[in-house]
Amino acid sequence: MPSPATDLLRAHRLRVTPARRALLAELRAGSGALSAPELERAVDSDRVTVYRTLSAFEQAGLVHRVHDGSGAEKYALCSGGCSPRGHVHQHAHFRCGECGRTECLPSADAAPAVRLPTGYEVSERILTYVGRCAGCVATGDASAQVGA
Amino acid sequence: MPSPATDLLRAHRLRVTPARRALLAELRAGSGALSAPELERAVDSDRVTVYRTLSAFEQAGLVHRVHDGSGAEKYALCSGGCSPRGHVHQHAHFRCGECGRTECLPSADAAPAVRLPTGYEVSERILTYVGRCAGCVATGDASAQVGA
DNA sequence: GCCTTAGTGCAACTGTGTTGCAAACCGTAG
DNA sequence: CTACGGTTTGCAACACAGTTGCACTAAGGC
Repeated sequence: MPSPATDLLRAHRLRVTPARRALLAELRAGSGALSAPELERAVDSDRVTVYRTLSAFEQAGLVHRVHDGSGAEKYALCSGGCSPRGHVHQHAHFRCGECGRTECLPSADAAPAVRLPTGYEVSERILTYVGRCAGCVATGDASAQVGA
Repeated sequence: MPSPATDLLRAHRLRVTPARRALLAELRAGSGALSAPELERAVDSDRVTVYRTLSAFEQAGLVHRVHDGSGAEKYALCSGGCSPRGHVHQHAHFRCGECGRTECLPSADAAPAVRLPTGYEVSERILTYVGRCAGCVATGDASAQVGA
């Protein structure tokens, strides 16, 4: 009886190895987007393996990169509609500036009507909100550290 | 007769030094947002000086950071409304994946109606478009390297 | 012009991400 | 179940962005 991670890997035509199963399990377990260093700490693989595995996952349409404005790239599982031929998510992300966690927001495909200069072509849109998540708002109480 | 850079620095209560004047002139000359390494090459100052100067400028409300999803932070002049007490720009940015240039888009304050989970607080929004600028579209012709 | 404070440069360091190469491993075929 | 070939992995080394500590220098108020 193969684990869900194994199934997912096979479904995406990826080789099943301990490192990949561990990484995928971690991505499935962690809520939200994880950075490569976070994953590296969690799965006991070499840093290089983590990066290369993530690239492979991305190419296979299993995970997508998240630019959350924190400087480090993060990775999250694709929900569906992604394939080796292209990723389709125009959903936004939210990063909590306090706990640092980044999560995907349900896409309301709210493509804003920003007028691009003439002749410009857009291939990707990055929409990230930074603030405080419910948990941090609750513990830190009111607008404690942001305001002043 | 002081240069515009000198005036700007004085207006923001910043000491006028050769390094700062050069950096500011570069930011004014360059169209769009520049990265610290780019500025470093342009102004013949130490890398550290560039970073510290940019931090000072940012605190003074002279420049703002631009997250363009390229990994490196970029900096652009504030257009107005920014002060040491806070930056006010919810405008979007555009990065050309071909020439790498990043520029500010005129803000249409097109805050998309993304529904945040309950209890979340937003303090900043990062909205970046990635694609090809008019210049690169013209020279590279049609959809040359993006499509396939 | 002097003096204090702020800014600069050097060196060294951290953290993220990449590349080359040899050894180990997965999956398929026999 | 064993052998084979192409992947994956790990190590070492590297590249690049950004930061910190400390001594030296320069700006600007007096």
